[in-house]
Amino acid sequence: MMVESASDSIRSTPTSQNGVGSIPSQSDGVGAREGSASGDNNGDLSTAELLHFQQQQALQMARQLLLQQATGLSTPSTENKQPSVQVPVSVTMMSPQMITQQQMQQILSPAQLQAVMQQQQALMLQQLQEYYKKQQEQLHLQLLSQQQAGKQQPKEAALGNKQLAFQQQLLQMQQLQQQHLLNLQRQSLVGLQPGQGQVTLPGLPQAVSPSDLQQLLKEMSNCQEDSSKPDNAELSSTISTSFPSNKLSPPTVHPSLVNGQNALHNPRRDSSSHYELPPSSHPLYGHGECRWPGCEALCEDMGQFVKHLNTEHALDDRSTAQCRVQMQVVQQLEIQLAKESERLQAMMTHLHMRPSEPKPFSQPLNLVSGATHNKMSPDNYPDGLPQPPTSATAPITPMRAGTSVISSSSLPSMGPVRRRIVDKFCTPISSELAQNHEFYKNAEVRPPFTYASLIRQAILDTPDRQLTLNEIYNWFTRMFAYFRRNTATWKNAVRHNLSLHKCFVRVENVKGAVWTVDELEYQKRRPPKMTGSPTLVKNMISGLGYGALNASYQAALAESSFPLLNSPPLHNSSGSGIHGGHDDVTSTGEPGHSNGSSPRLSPQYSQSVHVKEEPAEEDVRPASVSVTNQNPVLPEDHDLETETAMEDLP
DNA sequence: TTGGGGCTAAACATGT
DNA sequence: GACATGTTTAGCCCCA
Repeated sequence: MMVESASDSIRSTPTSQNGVGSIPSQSDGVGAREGSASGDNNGDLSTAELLHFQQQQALQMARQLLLQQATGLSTPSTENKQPSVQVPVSVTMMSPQMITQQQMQQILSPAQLQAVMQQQQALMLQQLQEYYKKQQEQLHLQLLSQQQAGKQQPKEAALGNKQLAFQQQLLQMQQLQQQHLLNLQRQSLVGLQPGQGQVTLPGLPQAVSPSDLQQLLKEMSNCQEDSSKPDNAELSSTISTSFPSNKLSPPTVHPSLVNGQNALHNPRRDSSSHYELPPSSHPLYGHGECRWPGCEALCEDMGQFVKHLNTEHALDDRSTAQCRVQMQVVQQLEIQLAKESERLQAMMTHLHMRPSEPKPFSQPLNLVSGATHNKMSPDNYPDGLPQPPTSATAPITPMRAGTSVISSSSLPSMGPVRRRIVDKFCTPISSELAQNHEFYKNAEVRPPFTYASLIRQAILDTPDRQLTLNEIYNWFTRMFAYFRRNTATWKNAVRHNLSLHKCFVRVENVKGAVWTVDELEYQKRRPPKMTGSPTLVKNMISGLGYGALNASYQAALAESSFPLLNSPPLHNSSGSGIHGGHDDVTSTGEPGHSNGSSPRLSPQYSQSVHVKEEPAEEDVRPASVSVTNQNPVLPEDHDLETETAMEDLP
């Protein structure tokens, strides 16, 4: 087997003293059992075979290390770095060959396992690098000897192929070295995680770009060979610059390993990683514990922590490996953040914007929206369900709320004039609905308003300030995709609210009954501070789960502070005619204008107002007139202060 | 712990 | 009788 030949090559290496080649002699492990004196001098050593051999040796070393740990022995190269680990006696009873990695994980505690793995990693890295160095030296010697032979016999036809083979092998060795070191690093990373839980991203090590680690490892190995390879001396100073570029996290996550500190290039980190910060502000120190990944050592004060940091987390393989882990964590998080941001942007772009509807006023408060819109309109999707994100090329541009420029197309049922007036005195719910009309219309997201608020808004959206129950139903389904499902539930809720709340007044006429809003009752019903059903919010959280939540919720909160600014007296109002819906309303409705004058009763309707029972409460109808009469005198620039004062109504 | 607001579900009554 | 509409009650959750 090629493993055997590789093993033999190691044995035959004259300079092999402490390298991997000495391992088979330490025990009759895999290499010893499989070894034989074929003496091929790795002339045709394949990478897979060599890797297999190296893995075998690594496992062998791990077993030996574990056994040494169990028996109280410690490797000279690591005994000063690693704290002693208590290993169960059962481990000591096992021969090295019997212990697999899985068994080690089962036997050892996470801390023990971590320590063992770290020791394994450190020693294996050291020995493997030594081994690779010897291999390369040997190959060089062989190559030189071949070249010498080639000079003596220049006409030999096979010489060129031989040299080429050696050169290829040399390159292969170098690549294999990098790959193997990478594998070891990954193994160590995986081994570190279960016990410590510091890296909580599942599969993260596997997701790390291999090129990053490979490059770094290559440079690390080159750095360690500085003594023997002066040509690589400059690499130590070029690690930071030659680190694989990461578009998302360029040099900011790359540590410049200065004095054992992972001084990130982030200026804040730079200032904080050299103990110049006030006590307890070190990013690696908190709650009396060392926050170095996988450490959690108790440090009473900053001085102790600094001492601990210098002793336990000095520049060594373990620290660099852990630092790389942290780098990868940051990188992955940044990548994830970028992806999620892009997704959110695409969603917002899709749900909020239409090519034909420029929206000069604000999107939901904290929502981001793109300047472009997907070619596929949300209306093209069934049920208005949020669609999978598409490419988002538009920059995130928060829009500012404007009151002077009013779009007339967001709400088809509203004419431009009315919209302008409405927005002058708009309630946040109407503003929210106007701004996010398309969103709620197409996205099956529960609006963050109570049923009462929505019913009121539906009624106020009509010029007559009255709606039949069926029209209210239609408004709900028309305005919100959410209410296109579970009709029985929410319709029942609508009826329940209409009946329950005194603010909704049922007005009978010859054709049936319409519902109006008693604003005073509505405001009395509102608590002074906030509205918005927690249940609604909760449902919306579950239904939406994105940025619209915050916006909608804030809008709902703000809505509570906006009393009847644009609401005419309605408790005894009747429109000049009941429209089949308010879709046909264009510019006829002028809520601001209709506020001052009492609504004209339509001659075709005989009205009978059903006033709900109000136990132990005086009839507030007359008072509502005084309240609603405030509307005509409201200044154009009526602001929240007035509304805040009004919301203090009992 | 309690009261209030809100939602959901259900039962019931009434009218078409 | 089916359906729509309206009323009422109960239970649950959440929050102040």
